[in-house]
Amino acid sequence: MPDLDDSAPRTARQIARAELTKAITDAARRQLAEVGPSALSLRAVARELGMASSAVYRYVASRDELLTILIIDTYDAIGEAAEAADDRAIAAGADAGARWLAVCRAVRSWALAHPNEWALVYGSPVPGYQAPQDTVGPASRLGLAMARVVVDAAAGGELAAVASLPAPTLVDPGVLQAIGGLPDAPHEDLPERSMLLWIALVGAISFELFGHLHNVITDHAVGFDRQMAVAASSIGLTLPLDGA
Amino acid sequence: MPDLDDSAPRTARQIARAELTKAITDAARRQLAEVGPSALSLRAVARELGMASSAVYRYVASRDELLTILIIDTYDAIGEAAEAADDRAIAAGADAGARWLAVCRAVRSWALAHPNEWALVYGSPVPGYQAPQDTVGPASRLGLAMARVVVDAAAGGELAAVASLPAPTLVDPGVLQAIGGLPDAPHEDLPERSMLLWIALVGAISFELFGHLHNVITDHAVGFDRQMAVAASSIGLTLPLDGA
DNA sequence: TGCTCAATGTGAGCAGTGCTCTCGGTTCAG
DNA sequence: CTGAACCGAGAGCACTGCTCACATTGAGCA
Repeated sequence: MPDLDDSAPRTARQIARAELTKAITDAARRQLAEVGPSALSLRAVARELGMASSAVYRYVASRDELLTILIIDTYDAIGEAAEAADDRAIAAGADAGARWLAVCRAVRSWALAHPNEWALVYGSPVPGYQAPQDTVGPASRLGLAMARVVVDAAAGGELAAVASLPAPTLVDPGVLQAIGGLPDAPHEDLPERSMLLWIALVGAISFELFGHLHNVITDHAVGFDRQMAVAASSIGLTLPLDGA
Repeated sequence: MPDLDDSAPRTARQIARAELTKAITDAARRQLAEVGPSALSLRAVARELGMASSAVYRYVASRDELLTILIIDTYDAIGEAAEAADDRAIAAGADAGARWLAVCRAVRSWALAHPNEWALVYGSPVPGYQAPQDTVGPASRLGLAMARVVVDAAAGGELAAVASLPAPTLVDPGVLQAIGGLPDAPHEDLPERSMLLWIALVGAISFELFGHLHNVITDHAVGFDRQMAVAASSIGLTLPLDGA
């Protein structure tokens, strides 16, 4: 494995290598979208690119590494979808509730459009697979986007009072630092309560995507909005639902 | 495929068949617990039983069917763990909050003890796999156990008032019937709000099991309790946490 | 009791997988 | 210009799910 961590490829060989690596990941991405994570085949990727299967191993160490690349891509895409939706809401002058609803809907839309990618990151992990450190950055992007809305809402006094949790926070100090410290008003347990929003968002989408809501709820889109509204109410945030 | 749907096996051959079928599923269960759903191999099961791999197909139509059996088993085991915990809490004279906490903890304990089985049912579905109708009964067992606690809490006046959702309920009529109809007090949107408890329970456990809470929360057991408390508060239910 | 046919077990085989290794050919750097 | 690094191809290994022809066994019937 040659290290071409040097930012810009210089020689023709390095350029070809970069291009071929991209072609491989692109083909893998297409195949992931089509057949899902567990059926993603390195040999099929090689076939699609017209090369021998063994040649792919010059560029990708293993199938797991290829999946890791796609995992990182997916986390990034989800995080970007959330950030973009929030940015649009901010530009439209939305309050915290509207921003939050916009983020939730954007993430759900992304998931519905990319079910296999969603399953890759939020479904069961591949056995024996240990997430490398490279994934934690992109993985936290969605959480940070959500935290931004909550922090803004708290700072802007947009959160109604709710009953507090007992005892000090259990949220990791590194996380607290990433979101700008522990808030004092209206609830110092806000980080922990906000985690429920995260769990509810990802959980509701996964439930819908994985079929657990089949025959349980009639209108998935509206039901999703209302689940998010219920979850948001637990941090004192009110969402502007259509029916309201 | 012979149909021996007739309840009791009569002949020696039918007895042997029933026993071998059980041996196969047992071996598959062991292997599932060891290597996870995606690595479950029909050939390895056959090896463990000392028979030719092709012989297994006399008893199980395909690997997918074997997985379906395990899925049903798992749903049942989770539902039973929840029901048993609730029964114990009731026997101990617990109120709705304590019952609910007991159920949550029991399900989490079961999941921690059987991570691969949990991933099989609540992780990403295997591609191209369509859940047969046989799974919906066992699958709803956990939800019904949870509903029992909520319904009892509502009937016993143990739910505090919370802000209501707009518009009528979206919960499937069949589900409403299964839990004994739509309640009128204190919130007629109780079924929908309760769904958040379900999503939060399964979501929090899956997050922990799949590694998404790594470096996010410090004490998983306590953090779980508190997430459940936050979720429960959205239906006006207060959980008896240790720190309170 | 003997016969017949279905149920059962076996091993070979097909098509596919991830991955390794060797063998040439190409390209880059000193 | 030469040696070394890189690259693609193909064969091959061990594994998978699944099928099929064949032999065996057993259960019910005459």
